[in-house]
Amino acid sequence: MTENKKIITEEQKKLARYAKAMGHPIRMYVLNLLSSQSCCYSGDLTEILPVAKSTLSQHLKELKDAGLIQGETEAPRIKYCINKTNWQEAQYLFKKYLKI
Amino acid sequence: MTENKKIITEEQKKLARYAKAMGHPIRMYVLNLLSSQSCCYSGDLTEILPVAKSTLSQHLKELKDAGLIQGETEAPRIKYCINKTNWQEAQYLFKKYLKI
DNA sequence: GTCATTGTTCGTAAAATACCGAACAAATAT
DNA sequence: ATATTTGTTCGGTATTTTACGAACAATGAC
Repeated sequence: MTENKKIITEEQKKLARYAKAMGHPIRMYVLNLLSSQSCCYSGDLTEILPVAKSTLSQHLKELKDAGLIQGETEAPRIKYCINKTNWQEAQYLFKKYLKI
Repeated sequence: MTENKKIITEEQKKLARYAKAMGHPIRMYVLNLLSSQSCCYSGDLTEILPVAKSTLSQHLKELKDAGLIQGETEAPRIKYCINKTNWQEAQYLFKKYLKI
């Protein structure tokens, strides 16, 4: 087949990717926190959230990989913030597809 | 521990549940379709989408389990529609948490 | 240097997800 | 009654996700 049936759009894939990253209570909590306040340190989260620090680290990595947050070294800690560009894109896509 | 630290709210859990259901391109496609037009039959989707009908059936089941769509028997076919109540809740929650 | 702090990575295990084809059920049509 | 249509369920497999503790790096403090 030379022609490529693109039934599912790139936007839908992108949105699904963001949605997937948001699809866990802990990650949702972190996103909610970071979109409310400016930033936070993962140490703070470790104390509050009911998971091992290694597990939290994995969740943060997923949010990073999805592009929703970013971490900045502030030795010996790491400061996490929202990735504004991608967050705005996610906002736009959700808005568009949820018809909000 | 008698006291229960509820760090993660029920709303956040609910939103994560919806987001998880949206976290796959095929499910995103179906949701987008059903929120645009009124309804569709899964047979139509089977023809369009690049997955086996059994796989599609599973995806539809997940959307159903998450409460985002509902199926109505119209023998021998099944008509799928958006679950308006929960869809509205999802819209509300995304709007609130994404600050759209 | 040594110690403490912070967070990632590693190794492992259990559960969930994604996918397929085949078998099955339910209803209509012949 | 038999065949056809439609979609789910079953059995199986591969991959991904979630979770933990222990080990490891990197930095700052003493």
